[in-house]
Amino acid sequence: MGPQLETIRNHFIEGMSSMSQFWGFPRGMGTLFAVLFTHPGALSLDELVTRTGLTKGAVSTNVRALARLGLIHPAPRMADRKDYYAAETDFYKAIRSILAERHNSEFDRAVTTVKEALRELQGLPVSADEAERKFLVERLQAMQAFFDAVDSLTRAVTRLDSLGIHTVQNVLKILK
Amino acid sequence: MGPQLETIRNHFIEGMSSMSQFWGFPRGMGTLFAVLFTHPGALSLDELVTRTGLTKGAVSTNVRALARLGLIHPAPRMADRKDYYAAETDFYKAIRSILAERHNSEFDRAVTTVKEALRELQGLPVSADEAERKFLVERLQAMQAFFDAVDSLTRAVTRLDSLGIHTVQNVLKILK
DNA sequence: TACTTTGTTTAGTACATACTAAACAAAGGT
DNA sequence: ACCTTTGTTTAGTATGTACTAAACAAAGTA
Repeated sequence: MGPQLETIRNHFIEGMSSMSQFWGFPRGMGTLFAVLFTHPGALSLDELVTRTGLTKGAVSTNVRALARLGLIHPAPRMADRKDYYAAETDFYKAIRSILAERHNSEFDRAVTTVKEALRELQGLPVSADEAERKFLVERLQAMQAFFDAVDSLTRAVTRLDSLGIHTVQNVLKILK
Repeated sequence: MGPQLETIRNHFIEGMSSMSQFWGFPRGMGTLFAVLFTHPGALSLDELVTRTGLTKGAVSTNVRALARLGLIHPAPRMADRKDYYAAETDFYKAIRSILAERHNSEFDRAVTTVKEALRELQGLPVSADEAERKFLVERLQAMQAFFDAVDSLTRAVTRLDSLGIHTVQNVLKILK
C-alpha cells in the first residue's frame, strides 16, 4: 500500500474521530469504527490496538460500545480464539440500531418526567393558584404532544426493516 | 403559589436539566429553558439568576446560547434597560432552528472530509494497490450517499416554514 | 500443573469544560 | 462628574470522563 493511500486513509480516520466526539461519543469510538470501515474484512483486537494506537483496555470497551450500537459486529473465525470485528456497512441499519439504543435510555425518561408532572398536576386539589396550575398543564401538554410525535417517528424508523435511499426520497417528497 | 405546585415544577426542571446534558448541552441550559418554559411571560437576567441558582456569568452565556439555538427569544420591554427572555413554545420552530445550527457547524465538516478523501483517491496514479484503492472508493461512496440523504432531509426540514403534527403524521404514513 | 494467549476490569491520570467569583464595560440617572 | 444598574468577559476551580497502565480472569497448550 503506497504512502499516498495511507495518508488519505489516516486523514479520513481523523475526521471520523472528530465527528464522533462532536456527537457525544468518545473519540476512540470514531477512530475504531473508521479503521474497521476502511479495512476489508474483520480485524482482531490486537490488530485494532496497533492500528489505532489505543491500549487494549480502551479498544475492548469501545469495541463493545460500538457493537452495542450496531455500528460494528463480531465476525468470528472458527478455530481461532481471537475476537474479530467488522464494520457494519449498511448505514440505515446502523441508524435504526442507534435510535433504538438511545430511545430506551434517556429519551423515555424525559417523556416520563413530563407525563408524571402532568399526572401530579391533575391530581392537585383546587386552590388559590388555579390559574398558575392551568398554565403549567397547558405548557406541559404542548411539550408532551411534541415528544409523542418524535417518539412515533423514531419508533416507526426503528421498526422499519428496510430503510434506504428510496424511503428517504419518499419522505422528501412530503416535506417539500 | 402552593408548595405542591412548586415541587412539581422543580422536579420537571431537574428532568429537563438531565435531558439537556444527555444531549450534549450544558446542564444550565436545560435549567434555564425549563425555568422560562414553566413561567408565563418573560424574565430578566436577574430573575433568572435567583430562580436557577446560577451566577450572572453562567446565565449570561447560557441564555445567549439558547437564543442562538432559537429555544428562547428576547422579549424587550420599552423603557426598561433590562434584557427579558421568553421560552419559544413552538417546538417545531425550535427544532428547525437547532437543525440549521448544527448543520452549519460540524456536520458539513464531516461531509467535506469524505468528499475530499474521495477526490484525492480519484486523483491518485494507478499503482500496485489498485484493488485497495477501489475498495476505499467504494466504501467512501457508500458513506457519502448516506450523508447526502441525511443532508437532504435536514435541509428539507429547515426550509419548511410550517412543520407541525400534521406533517409528522404524513411522514408516519410513509414509514409504516 | 504450569505457561501462554487473549480479553476484561480497575486504579490512576490527564484533559476538557461548565461553572463561580470578580473584574470590567456600558449606559442611565442624579 | 459620579454613582448605580445591568450585562459581558476573564481567571480560576471543580467535576466528569476517556484514556493508560497494570492487575486480573479465563481458557487453551505444553
